[in-house]
Amino acid sequence: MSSLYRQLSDELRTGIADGTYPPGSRLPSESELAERYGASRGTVRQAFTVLAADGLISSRKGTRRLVLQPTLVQSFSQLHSFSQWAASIGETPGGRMVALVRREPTELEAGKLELDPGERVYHLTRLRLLSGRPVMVERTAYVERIGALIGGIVIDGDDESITIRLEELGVVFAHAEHTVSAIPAEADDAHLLGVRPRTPLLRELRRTTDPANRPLEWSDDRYLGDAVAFTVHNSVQANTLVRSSATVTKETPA
Amino acid sequence: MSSLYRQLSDELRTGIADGTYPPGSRLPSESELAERYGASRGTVRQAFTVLAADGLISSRKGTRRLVLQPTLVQSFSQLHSFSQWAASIGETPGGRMVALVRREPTELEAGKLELDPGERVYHLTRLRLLSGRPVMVERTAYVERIGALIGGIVIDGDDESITIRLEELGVVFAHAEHTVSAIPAEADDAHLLGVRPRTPLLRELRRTTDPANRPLEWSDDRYLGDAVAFTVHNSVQANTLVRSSATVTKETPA
DNA sequence: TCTTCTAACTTGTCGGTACATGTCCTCCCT
DNA sequence: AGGGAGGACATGTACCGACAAGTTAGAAGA
Repeated sequence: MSSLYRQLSDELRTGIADGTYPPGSRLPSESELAERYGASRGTVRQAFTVLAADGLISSRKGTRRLVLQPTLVQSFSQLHSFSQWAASIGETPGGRMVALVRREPTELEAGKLELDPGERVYHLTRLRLLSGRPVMVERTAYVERIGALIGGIVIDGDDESITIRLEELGVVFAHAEHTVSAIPAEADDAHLLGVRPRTPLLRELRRTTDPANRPLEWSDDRYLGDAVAFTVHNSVQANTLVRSSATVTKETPA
Repeated sequence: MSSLYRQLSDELRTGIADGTYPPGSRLPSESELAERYGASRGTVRQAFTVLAADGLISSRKGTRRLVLQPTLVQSFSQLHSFSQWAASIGETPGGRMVALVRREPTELEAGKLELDPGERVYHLTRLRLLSGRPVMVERTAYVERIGALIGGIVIDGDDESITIRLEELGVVFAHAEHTVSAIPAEADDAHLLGVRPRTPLLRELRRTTDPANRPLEWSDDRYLGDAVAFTVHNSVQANTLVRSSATVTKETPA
């Protein structure tokens, strides 16, 4: 049995989703919900806090809470897996394996993957297609434990979605850190993507970890600049208690 | 006078910054801080919530709160303000106003700002500098209500941080949607930034709204590709990050 | 009719209490 | 020496009461 405020926030979330509380409308007041559910006002406020952190509602002193317009939402797997993402937007994903090697890690890889001295990585290079058109070059370093599984998958032939196969094998991707910047296409990128060198690319550096925060992969994905965009929502409420759970940062690259 | 929990969170934040509570150490317990500051436990918890939302600390039932390693995580206000971001990474922010005009909105601006027919926008173009070096061209359309305030600020002379000045004037930025992509520099961009046309730029399209979800500004910021990067954390529990194809985003054309 | 002001309502802040539950150290027993 | 029970302590959840401050609609007045 989960906590009361979480049940309440789930109920409210459902109500927002099914149109009981449509976008632009105002939610019932704290006191009314407290009475209706036999909870205290504090508990109702906790439930509201959950929804505000997810960017579903907005609150302002003096008025009842506002239901915000729904924004596009992608699940963690849709964001993590190129194939699942492609499918979710109605495109046909494709891929061509360029290289898979087991080798010693670079210093950067060793650091990002928190490798012990002597440990090796599996490094996979793939060209990803969206409905037949090359849109991304993926260069991923997997920790030994995961890489060993990759070997079996790729040899099996169909490299449609490594992420899905890994999940079927019990690998759980739980957290990810993405760093996005713009870079000119290098010779390799340009050749694989079929564009001229120095064409603007969107680079996503990604570090993915399991539920225990152990690194699983470190990837350098380079998208055609006009093929993809990343969108981030965030919120700060008046009381500053509520902020979006995704923390967004700008930083100067090393 | 700001609220008690906010003063408390500021004090704790300072303590973390100045080494009183170094990364990896544990913070005092709720009860101890409550007694020390003459506050209730609930108020101390509110203060902790603010720091947790900023990613500075983590908590786990049964143990005192842990001070996390600083990971360049910045709060929304820093993300929103170029000046604050620059200061936080030890650079000196600068700016040069290129143009400020009151004019009829483009169709895109009218849509993003939800303008009524006939309403006008204030459009501000600025070149932003990091320690003297041009790194970003900012083109922002403000709704009439905000734009009128901007006029006073800019005429006052020091255009260090418009965001901070607006907040001092009582404008509350509550929600933001950022869309990041890579584009080649256009002639204007190239000239202002001092680079060649077609140089890769990182474009951030930003729409900011107040707690009532009324649009405040719509901005097109273009960074030198090698000057900045965006970092986002997400996890299976919470996700506010979205990847979209350019064809999808073109539903709201640039 | 138009304006002003009050009163009701709503969220924000702060105080308190109680109990549940997870963590971790210590002590005692085997 | 090793293992387990217990207890001290920490955070999480839930309750209550009170007042502050912003919003809004309607009553009262000009």
